[in-house]
Amino acid sequence: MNPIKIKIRIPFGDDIALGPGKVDLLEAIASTGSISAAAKSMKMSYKRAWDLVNTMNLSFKQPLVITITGGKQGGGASITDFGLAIIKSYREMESQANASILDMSKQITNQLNTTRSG
Amino acid sequence: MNPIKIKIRIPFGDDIALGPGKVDLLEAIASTGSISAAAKSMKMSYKRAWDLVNTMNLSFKQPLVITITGGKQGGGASITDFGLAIIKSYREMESQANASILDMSKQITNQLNTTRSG
DNA sequence: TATCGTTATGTATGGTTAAATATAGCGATT
DNA sequence: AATCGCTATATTTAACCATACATAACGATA
Repeated sequence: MNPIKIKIRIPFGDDIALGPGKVDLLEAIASTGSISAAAKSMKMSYKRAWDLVNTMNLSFKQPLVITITGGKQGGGASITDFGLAIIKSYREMESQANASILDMSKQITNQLNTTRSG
Repeated sequence: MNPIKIKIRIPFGDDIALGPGKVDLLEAIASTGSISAAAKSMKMSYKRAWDLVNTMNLSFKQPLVITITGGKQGGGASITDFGLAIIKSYREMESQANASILDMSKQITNQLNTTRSG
């Protein structure tokens, strides 16, 4: 187990186009089929989830999430092929970055105290 | 230029033993010789800087920063050899992680909008 | 046309985090 | 012993951000 956490964020102007939380959310939307269900599963407010989705869609050339309102189930959301490709690339980057520092990170964590503070 | 920013954080219990801001602070202390001067150069309050230093020193087996109070200049702070080694390792990890994702990150940033929002 | 669950936003509230403020101690130098 | 700039730390104040709340629209279905 490697306690060091690498976080990759893709800035876009003043805000962040993509980051750990947003990718988690995309995957939750993919598996639930709606923003609200994804938000609930991640214990986050619907508004926050919607804001994150909105930021992503505005940041990229193509939307990652498409939504429909109304209808028999009241609406829903799904991930575009483009969005799926972005998710895949991001996860690959994550694992690659983590693998690249595995050895060094162990050396540093070995220098941490054994008696944890918190 | 690679706009993607990788941030490496080393958790320790409830707080973070080392992260981007803390390492920047260590380097500022090394070049200024005091916590207060380092804080000023980073436009951060002395208290915040001191808290960060305190967290680091409590997290690791050995202190990264040693301070003296009183004396001709009123006191000061310096980085231990141990601290210098930690800084070096952290910076190496950073550049290594960034290098490992360079190609992929370009592919993703190419998908960002040209017209920035903020 | 009334209902239902979801998207779509604005507004307000509350809690956490950072900053500002305050005070004390230190010790070489003068 | 008086001074000076820094460390050390508690307390108060302010800023920020996430959350909650509130409301409207949407459209298939019954």
